Amino acid sequence: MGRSPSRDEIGLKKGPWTPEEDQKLTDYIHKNGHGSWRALPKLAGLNRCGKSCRLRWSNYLRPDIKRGKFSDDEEQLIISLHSVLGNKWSQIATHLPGRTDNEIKNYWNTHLKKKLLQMGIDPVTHRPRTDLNLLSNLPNLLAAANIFNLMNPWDNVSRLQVDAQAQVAKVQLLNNLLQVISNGGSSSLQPPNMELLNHLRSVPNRDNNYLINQYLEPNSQLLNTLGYSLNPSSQTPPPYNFSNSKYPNVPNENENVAVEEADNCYRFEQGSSSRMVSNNYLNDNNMNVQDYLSSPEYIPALVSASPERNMNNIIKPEINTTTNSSTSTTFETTAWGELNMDDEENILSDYWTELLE
DNA sequence: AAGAGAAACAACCGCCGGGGT
DNA sequence: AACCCCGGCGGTTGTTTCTCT
Repeated sequence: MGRSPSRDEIGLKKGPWTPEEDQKLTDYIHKNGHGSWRALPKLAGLNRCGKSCRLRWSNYLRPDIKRGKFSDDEEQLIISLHSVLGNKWSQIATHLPGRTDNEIKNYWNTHLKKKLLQMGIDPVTHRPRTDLNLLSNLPNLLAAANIFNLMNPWDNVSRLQVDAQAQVAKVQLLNNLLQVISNGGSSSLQPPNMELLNHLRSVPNRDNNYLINQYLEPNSQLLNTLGYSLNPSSQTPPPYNFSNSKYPNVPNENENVAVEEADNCYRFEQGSSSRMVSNNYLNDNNMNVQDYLSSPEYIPALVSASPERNMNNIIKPEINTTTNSSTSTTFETTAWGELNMDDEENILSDYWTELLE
């Protein structure tokens, strides 16, 4: 049972504000400040409750409110902050000047949540999802990459971006699958496709390194007990080298992780990826920053938080394919790319799906 | 062009905590 | 300690706008 409206609140107007009401409220606050919100409506000549006035002012009329589309940086920041603070919209809003908690909350619920889900990231935990939805999404992403490559053979920049998305999607899927493995596999399962796993070793980049370090190495014993073995010739991949990168938009990828303290948080940055963790978390787990960086908890962001940005920023390049093509590792020339769509689907439907089940 | 459904946004609701009495 | 008031917060709903068929 909720609180019944007080005597004063009966008969007050609700719903959307009219321009006249906005004007009255704005004029009054400019002249007198808001003072007691409860007393304000009468003084300002408004047939509204104080709470409604307060919300209208703080969420819409306040002069320092920034309106309009959220920038990519703001988007990234919201995601990072949310991974640390959860649904603490007011706290998140303090880091975004001019944005209200309500606006951020709405933006999260209508845009960012979906975006993360599409990227295979659980918007609550900010970790890769382990459900099967990704399995159904992956073929579409891969198909998109293939179709794009076929349709736009001249567009190396775009192809790189699409390739990168497909590659990242695959890595994420594998990430999920490996999590399933590491969470306790059943010996009745068929062994995983070790060619795929070993492929990670043959294509050195940050994401693959991460998967290897996080899952393959720590779980090699587990895999052995399950009757699987890693390719004995595999070696720890060489350090990530940006000059071979598939992620042309990520600068300084081989830079050391930068750490900065902000409020009670640390921000871990690697190229355009960032992740935040609270001091409390480190304290609770008796870790310092170095411990955290080398711990299984540290997961570099696998993808840009703004896939649309990459897609929207596609620019048809000058007819000069020499520079881009020489450094690209396009989809069809990778070991992954050697799998055609039928192969991918077979793996997904026949083997990995069964593995997950 | 029109209708349906989805998406986006503004506003409301109920609860909670802090401060005052 | 108990109560009340106020402001703030997060979840949810209602309305408007957009997109698709």
